[in-house]
Amino acid sequence: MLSNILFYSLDKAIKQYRRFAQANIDRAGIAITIDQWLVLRVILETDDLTQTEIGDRVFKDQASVARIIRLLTQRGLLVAEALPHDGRRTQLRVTEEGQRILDAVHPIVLSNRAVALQGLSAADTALLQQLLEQIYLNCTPPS
Amino acid sequence: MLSNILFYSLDKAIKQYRRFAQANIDRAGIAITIDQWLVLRVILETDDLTQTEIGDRVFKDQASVARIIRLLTQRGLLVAEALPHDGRRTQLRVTEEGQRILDAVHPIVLSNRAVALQGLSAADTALLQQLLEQIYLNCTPPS
DNA sequence: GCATCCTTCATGACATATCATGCATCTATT
DNA sequence: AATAGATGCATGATATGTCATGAAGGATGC
Repeated sequence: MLSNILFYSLDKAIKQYRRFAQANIDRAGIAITIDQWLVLRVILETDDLTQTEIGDRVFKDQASVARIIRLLTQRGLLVAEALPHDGRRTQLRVTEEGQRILDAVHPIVLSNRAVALQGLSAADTALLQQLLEQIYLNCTPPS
Repeated sequence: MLSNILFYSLDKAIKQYRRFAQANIDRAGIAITIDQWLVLRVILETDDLTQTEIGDRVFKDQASVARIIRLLTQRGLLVAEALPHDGRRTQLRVTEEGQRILDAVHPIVLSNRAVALQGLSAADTALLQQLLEQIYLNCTPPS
């Protein structure tokens, strides 16, 4: 039975959480995807990252980050300015509109997490996180 | 910090597991994706399901299942025959080639799971699964 | 028998995931 | 300074996720 396989439960839980979280953002009338929000948030925190570095933080590859940045820029939530000292890179900056969206999404995200974790104690979530980290390490080839 | 957020760890663990599992299938020279394998496996077990029912079992929506079935059919791993009593549906059947691929992937999947779960006790995985199920339920609107 | 509604499936549109590749630029070496 | 290798970014190809819609067949009520 598939339902007895741990990785099926993992996939199921994260997919349902994503649907739930996205639905709540949509319902609030905010036009942004979870993934775009995540990238925008990282850029706000640290604005001198390369696409690869951003990808490492949000666990996406560079190609995905590039496309998300292009969409965020097209939507005016992000601006890219040329960097004088390195012609390959650009300086990313969250616009006021981007900031407004981040502010609007924040309470929704907090609420999403709280609802999703109802009935789980602090010890539960700590253990869960530790086990997930172990699985991650087990699946990561030694570099 | 993103790394302290449970759902980030969840996303990270499942993505890394999928990359790890797909890489091992690729390395064995088997041309199938994890998702295609999953759908093919469900059809082998129960061959009279609608696309929606298959989607429920593998946690995908009907549109994704339709595309995966089309690809599996194009690759000759699946055949679809018209059903006499219901003109909307087709009878799906795994071909010999499809069966051969399922057989070849099976030991790899078992090995993937074993490696990914190294260091986790049976009690750990049972608890993990229970907590994941709770999260799923928390994110599922009452129907 | 017929209209209406439901189900099954296909597909278009858009976003993301992954891999590969191409191009420009930077850095290190000589 | 010239070149080789590394880095940053864009993009094409293919697969999947999600939503919406359309076409066709089936079921029900009248």
